[in-house]
Amino acid sequence: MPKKVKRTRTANRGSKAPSIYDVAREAKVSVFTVSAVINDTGRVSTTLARRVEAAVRKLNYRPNLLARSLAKQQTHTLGMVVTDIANPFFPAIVRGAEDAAQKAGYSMLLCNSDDKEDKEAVYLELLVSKRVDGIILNKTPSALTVAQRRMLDEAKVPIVLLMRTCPGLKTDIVQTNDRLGAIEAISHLARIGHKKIAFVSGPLDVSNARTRRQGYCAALEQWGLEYLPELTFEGDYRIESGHRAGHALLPHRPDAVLVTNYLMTIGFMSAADEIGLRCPEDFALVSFDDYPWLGCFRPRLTTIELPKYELGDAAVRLILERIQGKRTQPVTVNMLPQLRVRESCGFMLYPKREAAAALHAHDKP
Amino acid sequence: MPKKVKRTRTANRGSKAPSIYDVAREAKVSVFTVSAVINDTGRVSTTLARRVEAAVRKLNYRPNLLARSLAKQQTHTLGMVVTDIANPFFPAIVRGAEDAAQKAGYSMLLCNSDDKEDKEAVYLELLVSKRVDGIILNKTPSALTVAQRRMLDEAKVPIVLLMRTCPGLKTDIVQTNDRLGAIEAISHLARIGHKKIAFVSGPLDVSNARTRRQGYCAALEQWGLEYLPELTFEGDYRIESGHRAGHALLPHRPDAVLVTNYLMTIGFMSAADEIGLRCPEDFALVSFDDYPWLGCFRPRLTTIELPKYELGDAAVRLILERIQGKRTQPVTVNMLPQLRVRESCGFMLYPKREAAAALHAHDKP
DNA sequence: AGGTGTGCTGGGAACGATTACAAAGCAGAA
DNA sequence: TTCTGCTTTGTAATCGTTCCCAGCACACCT
Repeated sequence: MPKKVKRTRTANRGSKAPSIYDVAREAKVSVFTVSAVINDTGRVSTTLARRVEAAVRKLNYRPNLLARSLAKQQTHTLGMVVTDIANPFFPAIVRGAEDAAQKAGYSMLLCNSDDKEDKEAVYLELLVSKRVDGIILNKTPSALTVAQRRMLDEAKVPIVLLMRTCPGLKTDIVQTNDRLGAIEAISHLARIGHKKIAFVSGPLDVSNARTRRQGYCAALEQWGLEYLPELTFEGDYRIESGHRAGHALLPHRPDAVLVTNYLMTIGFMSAADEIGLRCPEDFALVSFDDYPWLGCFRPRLTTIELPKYELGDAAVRLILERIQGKRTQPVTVNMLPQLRVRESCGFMLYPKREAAAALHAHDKP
Repeated sequence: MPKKVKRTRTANRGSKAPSIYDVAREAKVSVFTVSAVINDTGRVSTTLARRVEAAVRKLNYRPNLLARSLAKQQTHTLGMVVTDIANPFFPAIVRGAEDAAQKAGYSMLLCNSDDKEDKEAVYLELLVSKRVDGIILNKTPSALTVAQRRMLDEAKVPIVLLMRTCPGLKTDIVQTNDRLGAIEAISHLARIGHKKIAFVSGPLDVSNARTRRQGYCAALEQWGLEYLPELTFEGDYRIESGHRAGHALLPHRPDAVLVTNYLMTIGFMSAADEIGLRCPEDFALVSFDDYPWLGCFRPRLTTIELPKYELGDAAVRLILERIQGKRTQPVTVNMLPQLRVRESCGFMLYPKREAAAALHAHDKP
């Protein structure tokens, strides 16, 4: 019997949020007109537009972005997967990304993978199911599974890798020039006269850890210094591994050490405390990554500053270019790290004149 | 002529993501059956269930969560508005919140308000339009506008305030017991023998800044110390204001100072550097909020540690209780801060025995 | 045999937008 | 008057789910 119960699609007003149909009824126009007024698409006479606007105000109407996303097939949402927002390396990056996203009308879903493949997999799947328009990914060292490959391909969601490369994934990458960073750090140490330079790397299955290590080796060679395996330590970018590194390396009494991230530096310093060695009196130290508070505590760390905010900003820019279809070829952005000299390398211990002389003497290797 | 073109709603397969209709066709069942299998609701015979599962795998089907959200009227998404994720106070909170959310099947949209009313207003509106299931809000000091009031009421979206109260907003609140924190800090300083204790507050339109200040005043009275206006400074919780505070307060040569957040401490310390005063030799310092790296740089700061991770965790728990309708009365969670004694108060400068004696002498005011 | 559960299945109406397409209104030209 | 062409408005399909409810087969009880 009910051949096709012409559905009214209105008569809502049960204390629920008003829909576009309610507005249309209130303004005595069609939903098309309302939609046209709201999105400023298509021509609508001023009379009707005014009526619509009045109705919108009266009902306190606010378009349901879920429904809009479903209809338009785009969510204006970006997913961002980092290993851990509580790692001080990430907040500024996330902030840079969020600012850029917000400016372009996008919002950001934040995920913490803890560098675990399974958590990452869950989040990736979730983001795809939520139909985000793009994903910024601080990828786990493991390669994508074939299922993930397929999923991402089919979803056609643009991805930009953050500070990490991923074997077999041809996409945009935003990173810092880590080789250069390590070389500058070592060069600085060598220039001041340090010879026995230790090195604490991140996990070597992570691309940037490998690159930093390459920079270390290259710089040693450049300065004619010997590479000694017992002076290197592979950590995992967390505090505890830096602590172990300190206990492993300091007994060899290196002149200096390059620690490749801040968390490991913390661990390293506390190990030094325990052993009773002081920086810069007993050993010099350069750390990757800079923070505003490093200048006001001793030792004032000399660091390789990484442009974190800009990293996040660039990542979102690349994503947006992809979303807007402005570019189809993958691109890699390498940002420049910057040596920030403070006092943890003992520079100030030299009489100024001598230091200047030493500097010239070693100027070009 | 087209009386009612019976819509097929299938025959998709144009390289677009498969829908539930595609799965139904593939498995030769109805969409309801597919839905029932996926959500494990309603009874489906094992035969059919197996057919459905096979089809899901074959097509690599993944439900569209947008559509699901629209139909179910819940998004399984939480909004989190903080002033600035790059402020080291927030990352751990966000992490705590995200962990709890993820565990309960929710994801998190992150927003940075910079403590600006207009940005906050934009985000609030956005979150409501995106139909998030709850909002964690580190509210701007200003009260809600009537329009915002109305919006939030109509949307019936649960809100929990984070570290801030909001005049006229009766909702759940998660915060630390700041009065107690300040009292413990001052008591510690007084116990060691400091008498002239300065204070750097946050912006006094922010509730927690007022509370910390009350704690400061109460503790002074408790210890019979005089309150001197020239020894207090109202900052804004940012580095630069701490720097100004240092230049304003240090010339009065206080014995000690309580700085009520980390960023201002940074500014304060660098001002001290510029003036040529040292901590703890020339002045003692206690700072609100603790970080893992404070133990390995000098001066090792004595702090009032705030349980940041737990704060975020609690906020999400409260939101979830509200979402699940387990509770209707607003509740306030006060978490305990903890004095973490290090060396920035000059304790170590006393010979151990003397210090112990001093401690007993002042034990109860 | 007839009635009544019981267990599954499937049709189709929401959910709240966008938008292709049709229709209506109206002015000016033939 | 009728036709054409333009602008403005309206109708209904669509996006991909959920879920109400009608229907149907089958067995069991009286």
